[in-house]
Amino acid sequence: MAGVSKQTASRVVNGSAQVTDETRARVLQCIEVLGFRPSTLARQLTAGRSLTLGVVNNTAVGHLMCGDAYVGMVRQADGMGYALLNKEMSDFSRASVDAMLDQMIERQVDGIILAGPEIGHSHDWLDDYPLDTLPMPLIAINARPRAGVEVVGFDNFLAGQNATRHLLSLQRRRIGHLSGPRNRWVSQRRVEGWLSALDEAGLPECKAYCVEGSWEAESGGPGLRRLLELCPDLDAVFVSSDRMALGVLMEAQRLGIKVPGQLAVMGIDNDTQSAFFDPPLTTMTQDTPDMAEVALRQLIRRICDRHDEPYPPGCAPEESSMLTHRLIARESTVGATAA
Amino acid sequence: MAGVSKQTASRVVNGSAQVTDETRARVLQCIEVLGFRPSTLARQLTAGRSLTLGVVNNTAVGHLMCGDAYVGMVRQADGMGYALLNKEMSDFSRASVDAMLDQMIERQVDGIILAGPEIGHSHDWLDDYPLDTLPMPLIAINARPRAGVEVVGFDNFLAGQNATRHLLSLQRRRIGHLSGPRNRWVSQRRVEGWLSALDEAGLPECKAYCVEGSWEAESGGPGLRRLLELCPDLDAVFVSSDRMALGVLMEAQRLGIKVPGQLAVMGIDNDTQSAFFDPPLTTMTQDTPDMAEVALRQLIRRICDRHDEPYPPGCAPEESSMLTHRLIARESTVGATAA
DNA sequence: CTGAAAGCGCTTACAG
DNA sequence: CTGAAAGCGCTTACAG
Repeated sequence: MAGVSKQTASRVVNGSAQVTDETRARVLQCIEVLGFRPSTLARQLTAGRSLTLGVVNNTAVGHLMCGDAYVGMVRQADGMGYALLNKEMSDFSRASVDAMLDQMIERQVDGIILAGPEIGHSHDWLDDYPLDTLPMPLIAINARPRAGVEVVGFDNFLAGQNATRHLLSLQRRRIGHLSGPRNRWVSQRRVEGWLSALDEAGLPECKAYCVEGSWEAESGGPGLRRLLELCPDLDAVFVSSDRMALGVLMEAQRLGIKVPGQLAVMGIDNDTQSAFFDPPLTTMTQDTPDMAEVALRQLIRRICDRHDEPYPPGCAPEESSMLTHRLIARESTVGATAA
Repeated sequence: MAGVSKQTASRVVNGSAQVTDETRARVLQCIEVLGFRPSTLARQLTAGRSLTLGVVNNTAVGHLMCGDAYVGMVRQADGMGYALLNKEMSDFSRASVDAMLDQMIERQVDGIILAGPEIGHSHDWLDDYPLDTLPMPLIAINARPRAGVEVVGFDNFLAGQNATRHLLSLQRRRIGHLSGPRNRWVSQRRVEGWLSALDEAGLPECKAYCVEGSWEAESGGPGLRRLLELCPDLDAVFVSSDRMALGVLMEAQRLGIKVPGQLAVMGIDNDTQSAFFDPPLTTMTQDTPDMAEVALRQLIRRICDRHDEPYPPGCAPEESSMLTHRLIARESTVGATAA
């Protein structure tokens, strides 16, 4: 070492108190001159922690971990000194899952976030995989509840319920639902929420007015037509994504159906475009950046648990892992200016 | 070691030929039994390479590195054994840039992708930063050309030119342009391409019909109104994003302007929704997953260059770093069924 | 308050 | 074909 020793240098870098001011100054100067940067790699080796978190995505069109949500996660991780190792998977066969887990283990990831989304049987390996054998904790986002698996996510049942209640509060009584794909956990829960609100309101006859969509705009038009076949005087439709709601609005326009006059339409997602649909779309926002951050903090707490360490600042208290959508009422249901 | 030695084990793991079949078998068995996984960390330490690439995003609404593009990048990296370290930045002050670079150095990243987008002066630090001092190569995506900086990206000039040529080929003669924010390099190039196609066609009077938008749907309506003030009998508008084009279409409908009969409208981006606008939107697609992959391969080539290594399979020949948009003609300009 | 030793889990020469 | 040694750049006890 250029001046003193070596473990002294280490002490200075790590801000240990056991150093004379004079020595510290000398070392710091050398560090400055040499442009020295501690090697995270070596540090990780000795510490037995990689300061890296694995993020497993289920690659699908418009998946959740895009955009805002992902940015939130990166930010949160970055702020706590963690890097993220992304893995894109579309096939969740046992072999793929094992390969993924192998990679996570080899890279010595400190924890894993199964970001999802859960599609069909994609997450079923969680049922019989011995998660407790994994050298690191795992947290799933928006997944179906399973014994032994910690999940952070939105309460989609409540979302469906509240969306429907909103339509009910506007005196709608023939409320249909255009759902997302039925093999998606979130879709199912929203359907169940819608059904439960119908029960609450004593409108069991509406339960038949349910059509499955694809999440995408293209399924909106056909979806609305199918719903109208099921119930010609439908007066409201709760659509499970803003993109499909766009399709619904356009089809309504084509059919000469006034929104919200004859038909109230609402979506879920709060896409940036939704406020500029014609009419502006009532929707429910999921604060996905929030969710990503909550998931990350939860994971970090579990990591600390394993190492018997206290939670770092920012992860201080345990927080709820069940998040809530927020209603954004716009003209497609409340019809302020439009008719 | 459970059986033989240690560097022998290393040889087996790395598939060196210098081992008896018998010994190899024995070692492999032990590996199996113990569930042994080589530590990438330690390997990285000795190799002096982290097998990690830094990705710097300029955090902005709807930025390029979302969705498809990012998935393409992760896939490509994953396939070559590289992990990605993401960094989200919104402030590109000298201090932030230095902090980012410090982090990249400390994590011993093997190369950096400046994913952009370039907004205003965000990338100006490249002008005077001594890039050659960096211990790793850097590649910028869709950035303004700069001496000493390697860039991979789309030819937005050509995109503007070809979009305009498409409209010209449909006998449009009063072609306006709704651009993205002027402080964005891609916007500027598209404007220039549009201008150049107008020159080609001998329509200099159109050059005045240019309005600046925000990229978002909300600027489409006002944009169209401004353009109509500039040229009441406008017969075509080249819009620099599909989202703004949605705004334009809706405003046209509101104003009773027939698309494409009276006004041909085209966008850029090929958003999933665009095919379901009313009418379906002609647009230009950027194959961003492609771009991300090209950028990644380019970076890996540069890394190999520094280490005097041959390019790995898949990165074999040098490839062009200037990509081209592809026109997708739909009814908003060619008006197959609509009128 | 500071230094000499041993080790994190691998790998690369160098000897047998 | 296989093993003993030294080192990657740090850190954690243990001595002075």
